[in-house]
Amino acid sequence: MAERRYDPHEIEPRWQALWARERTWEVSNEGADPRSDGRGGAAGARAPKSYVLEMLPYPSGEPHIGHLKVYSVGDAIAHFHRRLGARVLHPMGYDAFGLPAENHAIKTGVHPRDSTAESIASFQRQFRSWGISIDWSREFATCEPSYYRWTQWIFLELFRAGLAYRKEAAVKWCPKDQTVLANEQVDAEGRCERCGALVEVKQLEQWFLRITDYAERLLGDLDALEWPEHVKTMQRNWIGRSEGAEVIFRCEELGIDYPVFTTRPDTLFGATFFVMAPEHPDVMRLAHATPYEHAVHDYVNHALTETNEERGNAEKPKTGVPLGRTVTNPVNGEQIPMYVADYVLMEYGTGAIMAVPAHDERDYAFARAFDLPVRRVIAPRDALDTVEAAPGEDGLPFVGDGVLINAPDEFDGMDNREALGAIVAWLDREGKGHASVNYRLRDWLVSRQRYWGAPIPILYCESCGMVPVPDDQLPVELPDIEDYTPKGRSPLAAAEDWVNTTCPKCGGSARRETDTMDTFVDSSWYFLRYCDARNEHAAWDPAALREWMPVDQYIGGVEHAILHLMYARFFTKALADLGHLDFQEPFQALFTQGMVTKDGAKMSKSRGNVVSPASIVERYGADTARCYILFIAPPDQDADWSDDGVEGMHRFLSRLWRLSAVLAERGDGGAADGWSGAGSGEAGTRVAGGAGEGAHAGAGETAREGVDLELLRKAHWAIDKVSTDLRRFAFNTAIAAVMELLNECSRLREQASTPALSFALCTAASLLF
RNA sequence: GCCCGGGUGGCGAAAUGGGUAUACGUAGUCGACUUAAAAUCGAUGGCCCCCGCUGGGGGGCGUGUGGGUUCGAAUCCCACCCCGGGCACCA
Repeated sequence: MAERRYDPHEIEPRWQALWARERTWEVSNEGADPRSDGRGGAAGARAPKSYVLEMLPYPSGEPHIGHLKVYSVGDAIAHFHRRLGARVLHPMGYDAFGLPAENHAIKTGVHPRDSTAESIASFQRQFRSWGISIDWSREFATCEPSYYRWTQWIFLELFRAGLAYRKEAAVKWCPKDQTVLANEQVDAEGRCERCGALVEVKQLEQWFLRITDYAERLLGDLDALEWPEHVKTMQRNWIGRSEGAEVIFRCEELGIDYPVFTTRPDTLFGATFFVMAPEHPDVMRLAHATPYEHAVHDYVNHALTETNEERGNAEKPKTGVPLGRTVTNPVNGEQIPMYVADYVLMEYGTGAIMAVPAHDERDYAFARAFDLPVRRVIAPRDALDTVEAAPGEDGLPFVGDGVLINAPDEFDGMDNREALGAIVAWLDREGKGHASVNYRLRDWLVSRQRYWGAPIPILYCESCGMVPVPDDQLPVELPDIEDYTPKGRSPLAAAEDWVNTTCPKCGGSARRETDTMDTFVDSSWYFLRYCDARNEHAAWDPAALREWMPVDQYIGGVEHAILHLMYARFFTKALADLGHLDFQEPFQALFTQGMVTKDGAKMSKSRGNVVSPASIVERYGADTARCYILFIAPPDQDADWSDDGVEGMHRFLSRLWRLSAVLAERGDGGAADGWSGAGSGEAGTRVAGGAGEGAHAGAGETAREGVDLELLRKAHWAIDKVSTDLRRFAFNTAIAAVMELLNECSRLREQASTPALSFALCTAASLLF
C-alpha cells in the first residue's frame, strides 16, 4: 500500500468547489430544504429551524485572526445544528459604511466604494477558502443602495412614529478638521483620533433616536435572554436605572420651579444648598443682574471648553460660583443658596441637584470648599446617642442607613428607608414632588457629518419645513464627490446638484439633509434582512421573519456588549411596536468569544506579532487553522497563539486522515467517505442524521463479532461528550474526546476497522467541523 | 470606589447537583524506523522522600492564602491576597 499523506490543499478545494457547485449551504424560505432531508423525517414534517449568526465583519483590508475565530466558532455550531437535523440559516454580509474607508479616501482619493469592494472581495475569497458553510445567496453589503434603501425606510418609520427627532445638542467638534466627531472618534485624552487636536464642545442641531423610551423594556427583557451574565450586567449598568423622586425647588425671586431628581428624598431636611450644571439653560438668566454675573459667565465658559477627561475626574477639587439667588426647600421652607458647579451633569436627571453635604461625598466636598453649612439628618442606629449628645461632623459624610434626626416630629426617629417613602408621599400630597425613576441611558445621536454612510432621507422645504422623502423615492443615493475632506459640514453639502431638489409636497425648492447615519444604524437590523435578502418590495416579508427569527445563536466580540447589542434590541422593539415584527428580542442566545493574543499581547502591526489567517491556511490548510483556534482554549476566553499548537493540530488531522485512508483501503467505504470530508466540514448530506444511528445499529452487530466492548463504550462516550460540549461551546474538550478515541483506535487498528467504530469516530469528528 | 470574570504541572488547559486531581494537546525525556535528518510510530510524564535499583514498588505533600462544613472539597461556606475586564462626580 502506497504511503499517502494528508494533503489539505488537495482535499479542501475539492470540497469547496463541490459546495459552491451544489450550493450546499443555501436554505430556502419555503418549507424544508430539499437538500437536508436525505434521511427524511416523517413525511411532511418540517425540520426545526436554527438561525446561527456571527456579527458581520467590517471589511477593511484582509480578515484577521479574530475573524477566523468567530467564524470558526459559528461554523462549528451551524454544522452541529445541521447534524441535529435542523435547517440552518447561516448567512454573511458586510458592515461596509464607515470611517476607515472614508479616511482612506481622504488620504488616497480612492472612492470608498472601490476600496470597500476590494476588501469585500478579499473577505469573500478567504471565507470560501476557510470552507465556512455560508448561504451566499443572502449576501449583501450595507453600503449597497438595495440595502440602505431599507435603512432609510426604517429611519422614516421611526421619524413618523416620533422616535427620530432633531434637537440641538452639545457635540464633539474638532477645530482642525472642522467636523463633528463621534464619541468613538475622540481618544481618552479628548483629542481627535485623526489629527490629535483638542476636541471642543459645540451646540449643534443633530438627529437623535429615542432609545430612552425603551429603557425600561431594554432592562426588563434582559432577564429572559441566554446571554453571558457580564454582558447583561454591562447593559444594566449602561441603562442605569435609579429609583427616587422628583422634588420641586422654587426660586421665588424669579418665580421659576426647578425640579431635581434624587435617590435620597429621605435626606431632604439636610439640603443646605442647590447646584446647577454649567450647561443648564437658565444659569445666565439666574445670575443676570446679580453681583456674580461676570463670575458665572467666566465659569460657564471655562467649564464648557474643558475636556470630559478634566471635568470627569472625581478627584479634582470642587469648583463653582454662586448664582446670587436662592430656592425654597419644599419640606421646610428654608431659603438655600444656588450655585453653578461642573460636578453637576446636565445630561443626568434635570441638570440641577439639591445638595445634602452631610450624606453625599461630592456635596460634602463642595460644602467644605465653600464653607457651606452641613446638617446631619441621618444617624446610624447604634450610634444614635453619641451623635445626639455631641452633634459634631464626625463620620460625615454618612451615606449608610439609619434613623432620621433633626427632622420634624412627624419623621424624626423614623428609619430612613421608611421615611423615604413617607416623605415622597407627603411631597405628592402637597404637589411638591413625586416618585420617579431615572435612567443613565441617553438618546442615540445618529447624525454624522460624514460622506460614507446612508444619507438621512429628509428634505428641508422653504414652505413646508422638514419633509420625509416619500417611500417611492428611496433610496436617497449617495452622490459621487471628489473631495471627502470635512469642512465644518457634511462633505455631501458640496454636491449642489444633489442637495438642491424639489419638495414632494408642494413642488417648491428644497434642500436635502446632508448628514449621514451612524453605521450602527446599518447594523441594527441586518439580521432581519438576511431572512429575506432579495426582497425588492419591502425590507422583509413578515412571513420570512416568522420562519427564521429570532437568531438562535449569536456570536461576536464582547466589545459590542453595549452599543451594537443595545441598538439592535432597541430597533427590534421599536419595529415590533410599529407592527413590522412580532417578537421582542433579536438574539435569544449570545456567545462572546475571547481575543487571540500573541506572546501575551494583542496582535498589532506596530508590535509585529500579527498572525495572518491566510498564511496559516496556506501552510497547513483551513481545517488545521480552524480546529486549532477552537482547541486553543475555551473560545469565550482570551487565548495566546502558539505555532507549536498549530503543528500539533495538523498532526492530529494527519493521523485522523491516515486512519481513514487505511479503513478505506480495507473496504469500509461508507465510513471513509465521511472521514475524508469530515475535516473539511463535509456536507450533512452523507453523514448527518444517519451517522449516529449507524453507530448504534453497528454496535450490536460488532459486539457479536467480539469487538472490544471497552472501545465501543468509549466511542459512544466520545459522541455523547462531543455533542454535550458543543452545546456548551467547549470545543477544546470536544476535540480532546475525539483525539482520545483516535488514540484508542490507533492502538487497536484491527478493531478500529469495524464499521461500528469507524462510524462512531466519523460521527464524533464530523460533529465538530 | 462600585459591578462582573478568573487563579489547577514548563505551557494551553480538563474535571464543579462533592467521590481516583492534572483528561487531551504542547514542550521535554527515552526508544523504534533511518547512513542521517524530517516525517511517522511507541513509551514516559505534578513535587518530595524511601526501598529496589537497566524492568519495578512504597510513603508523604499537592488545585492563590488562611480557616470551616464533610467519611471525603479544585468543587460548598467565611475571610483575605493577586490578576483581567467593565462602569465611574449618575445626585
